[in-house]
Amino acid sequence: MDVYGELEWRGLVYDATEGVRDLVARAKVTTYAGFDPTAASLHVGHLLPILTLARFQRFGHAPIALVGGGTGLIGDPSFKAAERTLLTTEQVEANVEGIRGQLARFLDFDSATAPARLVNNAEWLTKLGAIDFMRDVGKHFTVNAMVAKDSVKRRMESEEGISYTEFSYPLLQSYDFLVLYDRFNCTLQIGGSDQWGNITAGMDLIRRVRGHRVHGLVLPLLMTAAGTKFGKTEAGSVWLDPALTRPYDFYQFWINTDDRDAVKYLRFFTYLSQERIAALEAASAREAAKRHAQRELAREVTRLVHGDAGVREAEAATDALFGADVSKMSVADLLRVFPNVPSATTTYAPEGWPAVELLASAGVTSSKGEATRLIRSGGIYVNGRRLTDEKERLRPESAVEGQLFVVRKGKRDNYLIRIVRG
RNA sequence: GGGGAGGUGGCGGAGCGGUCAAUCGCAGCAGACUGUAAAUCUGCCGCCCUAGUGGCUACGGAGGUUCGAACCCUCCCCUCCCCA
Repeated sequence: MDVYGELEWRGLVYDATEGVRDLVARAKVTTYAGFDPTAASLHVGHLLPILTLARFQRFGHAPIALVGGGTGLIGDPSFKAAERTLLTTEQVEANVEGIRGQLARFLDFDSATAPARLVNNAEWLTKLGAIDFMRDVGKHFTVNAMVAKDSVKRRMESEEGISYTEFSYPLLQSYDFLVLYDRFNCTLQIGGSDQWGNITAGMDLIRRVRGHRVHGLVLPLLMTAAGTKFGKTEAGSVWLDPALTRPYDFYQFWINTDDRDAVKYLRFFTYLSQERIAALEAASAREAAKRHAQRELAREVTRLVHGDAGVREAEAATDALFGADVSKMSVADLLRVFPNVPSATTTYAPEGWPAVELLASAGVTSSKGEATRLIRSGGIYVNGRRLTDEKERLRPESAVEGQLFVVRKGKRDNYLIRIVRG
């Protein structure tokens, strides 16, 4: 099977230009995807294009990951509802540094046959003079065609409109494609389906100025079965940076995947084979309660992003918090979980603490009122025991080995509170 | 330039002098069921506490009328619509 077949069975081909299938079947094609540095870290949504680049590399096609240090200064208007505020140069540079390292983890730069490259378009875009740019690039675009693209149409019709700055974005991305074509003979650009307009713009530019036909392929837009945006939790985006999203939370994000999405995500986000995924699908159908697909998904994706150590950490924490009887665990076992769940300390007091005060001060709840409500509705567990009285005091002797409270809010939010001697 | 409508809790959208911390829907949180899933049902959903016919802060902003204002008046800011 070639890479196109691979992407096809995984459901990753949302749209592609004619001839891509033949092209990748008969030649090694340098392929690129761009990532704009809008934040200091990439998030789970970015995994799709990253892993797709890596899949190309596994089939012998050299991948280029482009960090948009230049385009990030402008802002992509594609399907965005409103004009965005410009990031400062410093912000963009800091973000570029953050995501460079993350991208590097997924690609092989030492491959003898198809080594990966990491480039930053600030290298050429910041040197571009306005007059040269307009003469060499701008002349090849008609405003008529640009305005006709769906990705800018919405903004054209909106009250707020679209600034000339953002309107220029597709030209810069087109120029990127041209530069990569000239330097590395890059002839395929991939991206999310929202990038189709920008990709075809680049193809047109290369056809006009170099007389060559290059290609584009876009990936499906990620939506959950419940119709919500993929990759968001109550806490916000699920980041790849372990400092922003702890490995345990990352793992939990995947474990909690809707049944209806689990198999699809195995195809999208793991390197597991077709046979293995089919087996997991069958196992899940047989024993839904065991959630075989979700477990494997969580393990695989956490391994890709946080390595084996991250998986061990996340699974140890998961076992401790969801498996065993907390009250029978040792402090040593629980301490291993510490870096992974929100934790707080409280100063030793022989008479203990009113439960609602401890919950609020430890950050389990945002206010004492909320703590009271949660206890009344039965949503708070301390060391595995449900609290039933909001006036209850928690006493040090009821802590695990006199040192720790494991507090659970609802079904899955865990917190540790350690008692320290003041 | 002329005329009209409106700005209410995360969003949508009621209320139009007291009983309004504000109907309702969505989102969110918890509970029940189950499986750390979905759906469904139930409860909660401004903050604080000594938990009460309690306190504080809130209905674009600033003043005013009134015993009492989200609701009335004045000015200001902002949005939308129609006519030119």
